[in-house]
Amino acid sequence: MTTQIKNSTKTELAVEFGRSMNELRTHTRQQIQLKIKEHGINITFEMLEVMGCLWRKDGINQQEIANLTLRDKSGMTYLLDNLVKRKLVKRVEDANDRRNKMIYLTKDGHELREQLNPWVAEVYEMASEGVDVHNLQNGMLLLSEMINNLKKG
Amino acid sequence: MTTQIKNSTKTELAVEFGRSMNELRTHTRQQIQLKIKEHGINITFEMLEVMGCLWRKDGINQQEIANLTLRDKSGMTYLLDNLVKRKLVKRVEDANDRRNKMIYLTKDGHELREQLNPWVAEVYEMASEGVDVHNLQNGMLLLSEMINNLKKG
DNA sequence: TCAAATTAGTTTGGTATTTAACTATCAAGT
DNA sequence: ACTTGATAGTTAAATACCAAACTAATTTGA
Repeated sequence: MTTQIKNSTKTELAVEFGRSMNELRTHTRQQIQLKIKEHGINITFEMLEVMGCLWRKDGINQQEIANLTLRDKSGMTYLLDNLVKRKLVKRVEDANDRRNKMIYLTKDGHELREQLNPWVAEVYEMASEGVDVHNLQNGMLLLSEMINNLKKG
Repeated sequence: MTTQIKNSTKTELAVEFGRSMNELRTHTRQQIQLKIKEHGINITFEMLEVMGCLWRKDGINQQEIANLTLRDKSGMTYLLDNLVKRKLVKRVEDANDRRNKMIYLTKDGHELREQLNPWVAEVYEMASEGVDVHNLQNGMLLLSEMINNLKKG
């Protein structure tokens, strides 16, 4: 009986936790889109996530980007079409494995990094202002634990 | 100099934290959609979030639901159209304030709750299995702190 | 009392996401 | 070599999301 009550409370807490995560993501997204807009750049939050992958490592295929950004590969086709239109990346067929299309940053794509990175960092700095690093690390552990729980099931 | 390094590390940690949050949400969503599919119910995760609001409190207007689910009100029009089509809710014009359209659960909408709630709870129980309640509570505090930081800015 | 500001909801246009079916290419094992 | 299976990418259809412009109803305040 006691454990039932405890379990239900914990479950409700987990639901609330999910809600708060969503709220934090929404606010982060809004702040970043605000920065993007303030500087008159024609790019979305989602595209920025893709660019972030390429700024870390240029020249990866679409599937890899889909894995890194937790998206379906079919969505990548569309998202990359839009990035190609904006001349921020280019598709190059891989000669070694012709199934792959390697994505490379263009000159504009490289330049955008210098322009955007400071503003994006600002948002995350704002979010974590006054937060103890250890709390953040514990939070990461908590998330990993829960992610692993769901991966098992 | 030292604080700069520390700050940049913390910022990167915050970015990683954001990534992990996204990953957890993706997995949670997938697990719940799996349950929905297993039981052959014609509803999406997003619709379920709306239904969750109504199960807590029946008879609220669209704007209120939009606030609770952290969505734009324009998206609510569309989402509720789909829920009305599925006969899970109904729109009722508010006589007191004719701008409002109050949303009420139908009989089917009420019944769905009994059917779905146990499965949804299962997913969150799975996610929080073996997790210390105090860690979860600390996680909530961390999220609230970060959300408030962004709200200020 | 009446103009101005506010609020709820809709529409539109552009973007994003997922599932499923499909093509093309490569890899492994017989 | 050939079949089988896996992998990368595309397409189509349905759903979802957000911003901006719009309508209709209400509230405010001089």
